Amino acid sequence: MYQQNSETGSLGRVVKGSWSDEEDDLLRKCIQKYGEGNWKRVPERAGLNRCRKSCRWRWLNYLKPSIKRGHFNEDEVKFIIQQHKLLGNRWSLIAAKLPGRTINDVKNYCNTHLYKKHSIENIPAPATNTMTHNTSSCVDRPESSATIKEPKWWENILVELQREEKEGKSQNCSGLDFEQDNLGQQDPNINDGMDQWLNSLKEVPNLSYQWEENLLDFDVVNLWA
DNA sequence: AAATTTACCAACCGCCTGACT
DNA sequence: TAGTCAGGCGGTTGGTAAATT
Repeated sequence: MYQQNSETGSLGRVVKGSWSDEEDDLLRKCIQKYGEGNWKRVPERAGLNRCRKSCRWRWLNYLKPSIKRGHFNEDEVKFIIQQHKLLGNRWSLIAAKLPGRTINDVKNYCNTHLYKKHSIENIPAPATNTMTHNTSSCVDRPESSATIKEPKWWENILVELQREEKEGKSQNCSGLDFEQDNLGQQDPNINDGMDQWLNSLKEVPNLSYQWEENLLDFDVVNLWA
């Protein structure tokens, strides 16, 4: 028979692929009962033949009540672009500053939109070629590509940001660019510098809501104060 | 109308890190 | 100190709907 182990839940056979409504329900009830964490035991507790990572991923990216659905608005896109320029592919850090948005959302969004515009707008291309424009389950898929294509307002944002940068007008992230550019050009240990800097960001208690107060007033210089 | 291509998103994989023993 | 394990992250892939030919 199947052997029980921590990765597979009650049976040794791991289920892969799309999550069914029933599985979602089981996982949701399990988390409600036992709370988040201890993912090793979640498959067993929930009665799911999913690996712990799959359970965790499903909860964090789709089932968690705080997740914000739907399109990224202009402010969010602008913020993502700025942060991506600053932080690179550190999706978790970027997503952490966007309340309700998941790492997967941000990552997919950047990967598609920024990558597509890379050749035109000279924006550093992410490593992959996928995107998440909205968060929807595998069953319910409300946004069509046609819907997404129509406005293309995000392209305008990219153009605007680039223009502002050239003109030296980008107040909100000029400081950030300065830090990064200098590190990149002069400091061979750029990653070490960035890591140090990022660690310091974690120490700032109100960073997470600063962008909510005023996205474009995000100023790294003040973080050091 | 059918076939093909493109675009998008959900999901998985593999690696890294930190905690624990 | 080394080994193990769980959590977390970034990269990548596969399936499907939409658009195009």
